[in-house]
Amino acid sequence: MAKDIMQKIMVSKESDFSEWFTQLMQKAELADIRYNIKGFPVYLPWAVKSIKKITNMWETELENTGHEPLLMPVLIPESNFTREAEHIDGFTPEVFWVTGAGDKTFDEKLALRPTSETALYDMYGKWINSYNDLPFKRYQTCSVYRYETKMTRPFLRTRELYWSEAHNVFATREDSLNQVKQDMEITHKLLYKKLSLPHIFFERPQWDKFAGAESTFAADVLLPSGKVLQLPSTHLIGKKFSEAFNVKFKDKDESEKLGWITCYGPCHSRNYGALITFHGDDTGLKLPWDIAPLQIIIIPIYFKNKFDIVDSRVELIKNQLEKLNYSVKIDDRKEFSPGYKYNHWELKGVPIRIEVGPRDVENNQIIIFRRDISEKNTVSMNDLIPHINSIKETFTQNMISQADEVFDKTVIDVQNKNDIKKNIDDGKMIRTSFCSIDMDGAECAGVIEKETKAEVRGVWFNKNEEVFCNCIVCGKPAKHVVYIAKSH
RNA sequence: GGGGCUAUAGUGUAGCUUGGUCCAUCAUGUGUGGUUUGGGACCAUACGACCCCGGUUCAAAUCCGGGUAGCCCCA
Repeated sequence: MAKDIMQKIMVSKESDFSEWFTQLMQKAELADIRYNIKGFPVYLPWAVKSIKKITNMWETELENTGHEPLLMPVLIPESNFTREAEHIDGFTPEVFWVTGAGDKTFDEKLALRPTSETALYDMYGKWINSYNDLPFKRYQTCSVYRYETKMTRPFLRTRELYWSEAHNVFATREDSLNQVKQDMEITHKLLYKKLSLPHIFFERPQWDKFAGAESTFAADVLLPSGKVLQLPSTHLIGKKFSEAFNVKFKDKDESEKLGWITCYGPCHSRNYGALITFHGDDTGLKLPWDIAPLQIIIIPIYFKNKFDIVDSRVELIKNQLEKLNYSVKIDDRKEFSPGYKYNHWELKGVPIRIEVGPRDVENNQIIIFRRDISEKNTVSMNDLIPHINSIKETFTQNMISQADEVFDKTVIDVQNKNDIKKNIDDGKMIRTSFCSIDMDGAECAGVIEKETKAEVRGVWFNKNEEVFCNCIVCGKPAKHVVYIAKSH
C-alpha cells in the first residue's frame, strides 16, 4: 500500500479546508503563491487553460447578446474617479495609485482601475448623442486591482482580478432592468449549466449595494465551508453616473435625457476558484466536461516485450476519439508506474481515464474510469465510442446533481432569532422573514451581524416569496423573505 | 482594523529551548546509468537550503530589532 506520498493531498477537505486548498494549489499545480507581493499569485498552465475556456464562454454569450468588445486603459485620472461621490467613497480605500514615473511625480495621480466605470463613462459621454445610439453595449476582458485588506487566497480573494465587465446604456429604466435580467440568464446558463455551481441571485440590501448604483443583484454560491461567495453581480446603476459623466442623448421628442446604465462583472478567476472549491475532493480536482483542459487521458500499461501491441492500440483509440473532437492525450512516460499516473490525473481532475494493457488488447477491451463518480468499468472495444459519448452526455449533469444535493441541504427555514446562530455555526444558509432591505432594515441586519457574524445577503430576485413570520429581529411585520449567511 | 504564530534545497521536515558538535538531518524531487510497470516500483550515483537588512558575540540556522511574505484567530 502507498506510503505517504508528497504529491498527494494529506488532509481532508472536510476537516481542514484551508490546508486542503493550499495543498490543492500546489499539488495540482494551479497557482504558485511564492511571488513576493501580497495578494498577487501566479496562475499556472492547468488553471489558466480552464480560465481561458471560462472566459471564452462568457465572451461568446456577451457578443451573442449584442455586446461589442473594447479595451480601456488600465489607468484612470483621479479627476475622473472623484466625479461620482458615492463611488469614490466606496472604492477609495482599496485603490492602488500611480503617483509618478522615473523620478518625476505626477501633478495628478492615476488610479490603477479597481473597476472601469469612471474610465468608460467619460468616453460614453463623448460617444453617445442620440436615442439612435442606444442601446449602447460594450464589454472588456481585463484585470482590475483592489487593495484587499482581508487575508488573500489564490482565485477566491486576490488583489488582481481577471474578469469581463459589460457596461450598457439604455433609453429607459425598463430597458435597463431587462438587461439586468438578461445578465442573470447568462449567469445561470454558464455558472450553473457549465460550471455546475448552484447559486441564488439576490437583490442586495440597500446598505450592501455597489457604490453609486440604484440596486445590486449578485449571485451567491454556498461553498462547502458553509460560507457564501459572491460570484457575478449585475447592477442597475441608474442615472447618477450619467449625470456625473454627461452621458446624455437627444430623444425622439427632441428633449435631452440621461442614459440608464447597467453593468455586469463576471470574474473568471474567481468563478474558477469557486468551481474547484465546490467540486474538489480529497483526491483532487473534479472538472466539468467543458472546463477540463483535457477530457480523456489514456494510460498504456506496459510489460516487458509488449510495448508495441499496447502502443498501437492506444494510438488507434486516440485517433478514433480525436475524430469526434474530444481532447485526448496518451501518458506514455516510461519513468512512472501506472498507479502513479492514475493518481496524477485524478488530482488534475481529468474526467475520463482509459487504461489499456496487453490483457485488454488480447480480449479486445479497455478499462474506463470516470472521475465524477470514481467508477471503473471494463468495456468492449466495439462499445468504446458509444460509451464515451454517454459519459460525456451525463458527466456535467452528474456534477450538477451532486452540487444541487449539497445546496438543498444547506438552506434551512428559521422563525426564531435564537436559532440563527446555531444554524450559521452549523454551516447553513438561513431563510427567514425580515422587516426591510431598504435602509430602515440596516439596524436589524446589524444585530444579526453582531450576534452571529453572518450577513443578510438579500432577497431572491423575482421569486416573490411569501413572508412566513414577523421580522425575525424586531418582530415588526416583515416585508421580505431574506437569506442569511456568512460570507467569504 | 486588532492580536497571535511561522519562515531551513523545487516540496515537506530535523536542528533553535541551553550560540561552537552543522562546509546542516531525513524523505520526496531533479540529473545520469540499469532493472521494472494492472492503484503512487527498485538499485547505484550525483545535485540542491539556513527569507532580507541590521545588531549582540571570539563565534549566529540558533539570541535581539526592523522589513517582507505566509498561516491562524478576533472585530
